Amino acid sequence: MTQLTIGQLAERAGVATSAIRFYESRGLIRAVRTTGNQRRFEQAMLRRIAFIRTAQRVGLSLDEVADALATLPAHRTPTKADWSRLSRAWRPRLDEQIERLERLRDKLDGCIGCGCLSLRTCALNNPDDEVAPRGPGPVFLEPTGVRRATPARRTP
Amino acid sequence: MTQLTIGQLAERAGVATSAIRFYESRGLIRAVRTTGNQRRFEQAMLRRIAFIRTAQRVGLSLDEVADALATLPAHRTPTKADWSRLSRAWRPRLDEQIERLERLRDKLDGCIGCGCLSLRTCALNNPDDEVAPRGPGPVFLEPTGVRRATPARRTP
DNA sequence: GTGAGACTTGAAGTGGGCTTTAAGTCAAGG
DNA sequence: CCTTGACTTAAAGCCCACTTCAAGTCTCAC
Repeated sequence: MTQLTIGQLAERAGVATSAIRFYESRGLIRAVRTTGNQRRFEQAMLRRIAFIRTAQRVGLSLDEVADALATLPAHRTPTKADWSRLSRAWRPRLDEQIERLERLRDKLDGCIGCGCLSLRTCALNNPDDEVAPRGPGPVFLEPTGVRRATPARRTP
Repeated sequence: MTQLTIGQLAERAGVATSAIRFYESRGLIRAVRTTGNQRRFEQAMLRRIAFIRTAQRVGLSLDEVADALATLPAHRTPTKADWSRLSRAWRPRLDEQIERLERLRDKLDGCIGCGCLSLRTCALNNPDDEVAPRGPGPVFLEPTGVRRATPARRTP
């Protein structure tokens, strides 16, 4: 059996069938139809779903995932060049996200290590509060040099 | 001026005032009131908001953030022990999230490096598809040994 | 003390990411 | 054939994380 029904795909991917239909409607995965109009999925869709869900769990939106997956070929098995392109395009985004996390983690640790701990006077943790009244927006916990331009839309 | 109005806090934190009220309603930050019933915020709330938004951007929910912040003392400046507790409690969660990301990134790279690229036959990338029909649920892109128990609820 | 503008509340609205419901159609074992 | 269970659709509903709205109150520079 080289193709999967929606129920089989759902079980093996660990998601609900409704989620699979939703992903298809958003163009994240594809299906062919039987003569009776039922969906049949290639095994490759398992991979895509794992990719989708992992990306989501680390804070990336379905739109971002869709953009990435859209760079893969629609109707043939992805080649080395296909994946290479996707990987190169995503790497900075993933690295950015990893950096955010490490920064958050290390900030927490650093706050303990530095010894000041008042959180109002620590220059390490508080470079902005009582020192730099120019320029709006948040600063710490962001990568160096990154200051948000717009009033902080949420990353969905 | 040691306390901030909601507008000042909003500008310095880079979020909307409505978001600040929402965070307060969820117990993520606290405010005192003036005689005229307006909110006034301590500088420490700037720090909390940076913490909240960073955590969100890397895929953690407000509930998780709330739980973490709840371990900090309500009405005094956090001590070393307070932060130490929060840091220790969060570290595994953050490390888990970082691992997910690195796994996603390296999987993408590895797929290119390994040379097989069919994505149907690569043992590295496809340990499950045609090999392990026992046990439902997704596998790859998850930390070793981690298999989901429940039908895959989304991390909000 | 007064006017502009920042603040207050509760309720309703929005967008993302699905799930549920209703009313049916298809696939396959007995 | 017929039943049972998996499948189909569109539309409505739900939770999260806010935003917007309406109607009114407070603050402060002048």
